Amino acid sequence: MANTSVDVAVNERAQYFLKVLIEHYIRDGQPVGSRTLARDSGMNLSPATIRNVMSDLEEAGLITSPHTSAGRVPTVSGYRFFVDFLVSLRPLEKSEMQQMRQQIAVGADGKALAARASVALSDLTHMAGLVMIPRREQILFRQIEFVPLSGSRILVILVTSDGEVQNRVIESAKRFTESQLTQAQNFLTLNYGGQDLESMRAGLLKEMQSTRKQMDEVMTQAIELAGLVLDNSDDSDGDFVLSGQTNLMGFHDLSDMTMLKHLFDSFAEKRQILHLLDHCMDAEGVQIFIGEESDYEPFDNCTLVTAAYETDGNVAGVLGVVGPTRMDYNKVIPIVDVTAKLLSMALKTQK
Amino acid sequence: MANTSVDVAVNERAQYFLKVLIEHYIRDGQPVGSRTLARDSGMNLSPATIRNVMSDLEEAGLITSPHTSAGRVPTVSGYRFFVDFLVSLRPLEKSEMQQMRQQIAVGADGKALAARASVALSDLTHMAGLVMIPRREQILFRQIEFVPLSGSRILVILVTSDGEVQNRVIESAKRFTESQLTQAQNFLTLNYGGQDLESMRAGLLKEMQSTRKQMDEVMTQAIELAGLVLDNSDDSDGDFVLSGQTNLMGFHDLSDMTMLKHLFDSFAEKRQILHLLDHCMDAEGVQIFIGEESDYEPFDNCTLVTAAYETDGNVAGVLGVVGPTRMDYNKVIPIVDVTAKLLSMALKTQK
DNA sequence: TTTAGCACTCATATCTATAGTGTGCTAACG
DNA sequence: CGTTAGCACACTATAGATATGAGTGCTAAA
Repeated sequence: MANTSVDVAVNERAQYFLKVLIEHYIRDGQPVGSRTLARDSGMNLSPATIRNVMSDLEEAGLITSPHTSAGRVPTVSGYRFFVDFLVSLRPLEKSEMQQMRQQIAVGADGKALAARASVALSDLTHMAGLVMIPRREQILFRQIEFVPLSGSRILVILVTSDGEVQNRVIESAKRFTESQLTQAQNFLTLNYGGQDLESMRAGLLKEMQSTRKQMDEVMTQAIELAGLVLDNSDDSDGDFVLSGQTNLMGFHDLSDMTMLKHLFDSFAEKRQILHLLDHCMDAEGVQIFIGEESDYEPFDNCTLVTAAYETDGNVAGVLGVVGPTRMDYNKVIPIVDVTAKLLSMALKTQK
Repeated sequence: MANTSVDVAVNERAQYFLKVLIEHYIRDGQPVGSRTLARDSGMNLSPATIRNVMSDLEEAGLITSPHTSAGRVPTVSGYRFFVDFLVSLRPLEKSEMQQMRQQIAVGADGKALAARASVALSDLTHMAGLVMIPRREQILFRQIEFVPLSGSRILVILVTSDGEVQNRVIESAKRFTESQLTQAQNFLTLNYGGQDLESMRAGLLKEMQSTRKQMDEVMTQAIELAGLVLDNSDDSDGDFVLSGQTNLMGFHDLSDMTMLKHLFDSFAEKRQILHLLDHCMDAEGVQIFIGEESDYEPFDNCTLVTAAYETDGNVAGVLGVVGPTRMDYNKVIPIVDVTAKLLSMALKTQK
């Protein structure tokens, strides 16, 4: 087991008591006293002894006392130590697993899958589920179509590898014949088919700058049109799906209306949350931000548990749940883990 | 002025006091006592006299007392009488009007306009804004396109009069040639162009039943495909847009977490709310549901102020705001009214 | 019809006493 | 030296007593 700076002063027995204390606190929500802990730990030690241990734990900054004659509650560092070294992950029940599989079935586009995963997360954890829409670096361009509409308007349709169809109506100064449009779409599909949207966008930009002179006007226009669609495609509906936010209103730990309002506002604003989620893209497996660790004020009383999901080995996005710091980590961590894996699978098969 | 059953016992002076009382209560949120009312009313009457009047108003069911030694607060009937006969509508400020016009500008599709109107409503009222997506009975079918994708998948694109483009990828058992698809889309566009979606759907259904035998298979398929798109098009993203729901968390009147959770859940569920909004389609001008009047339990402590908006003389949808029963009706009613009119105008010009 | 006066009700705030919980410290024990 | 029992102390939570203040309803008089 890894050694951290704290466990110099905190021996293995103390760690065990910390584990028992935190699990008890997670269940009851009440500060845990020495008598309770003595009874609960199963070790035949008197409360007085426990008190000495607790004193050590407090000195190490892992637990704290709300006031003189309450028991102890975990600090952020305490939770951190707990999730890093002490959790006993509780695998999902058969029924939960089944529900999950059912909800995240293949056969929907990326956005719909994200939405379902989000609902599944919030249902199973009774907290708020959060799923990033698969990001465009991992979405492959498959096909583009230009459909002439009435007047000088053109409908541009972009089909991507995650099964999603994006479209945009574009006003173009010049009128195109149908064959010109066909020519343009063939050009684009041929040259960029199979590339991811990010590099396609980069390629288009380069093409526009360097070779403008050598291309006929239709091509130039086509490239400009495609670029326009790509530019707009990220704000299509916002970049993550949120489910079950009202679940958070049930927790006594989050009952402060002002705090909760800030939290909800932050969900609506999205930007900061996305920033936070971006941080989790690189890490392997489940990541946890406890309280202020997220460094984002509205989350101060919350914990964010995340995991990245992928399409064919490349990280495509992040999902997770938000809940009170006092959450059942033993259960939540596996749920997030499994959801990410199932979502990865669902995305892979439809390549 | 109209006579209702209550004002038999409530003379004009009493009505004036009711107005003053309610306006005072709306400002302060505190029960209003006889002394305050005597001072506020401007009429030189003693508190004792006011007490007699208040007693009458209470007997008429227009105000009530939370307990013996508090002042009086309006009942639902009191608010009802107030909004029906006593409001002094306060027109929008120039700046507000300008903000409104700016936000609901022409040049976006129906859904985007609805979203903007919703934000405008919540910004101006500091409550929750609610805008139904223009309903399909008022949306005209303009054009349909079938685009063959890889495999046996076909992309169906539906362009409607409100500028929106809906699409759906359809798995078809049979493969079609491009010319077959062109034929099909020409048939549909020719026969149903300019009709509203509802009657188009009905027409398709009828066609499928009666004339199936006489049509070649491609047409039958085309009709089926179109029907499929229409069937799915209503759940495209939900049927109303909600903004500023977190504003509701600021109101002391709605601070009960359980109630508020129910309210928020009801927003997420949508169905019942839509049902409620449907009721307002037929009525002219602004409609108001105070407290239990809405007959929908999560709204018991709320008031819903709605107005229908139209496209070219036909009701296209409903918008409104949700807030605590104790809201500034004088101001909110004109805001809702104006928003509906501006949205109607924005929708008309793009016909 | 209006008003003044008075008794009454009830919510709210303040203080007090008390019980309960849990701690830290010390001294004793094995 | 780790463990334990005992005790004083700190603090919260609760309930009861009490006072305060706002506002009412009623009555009798102007």
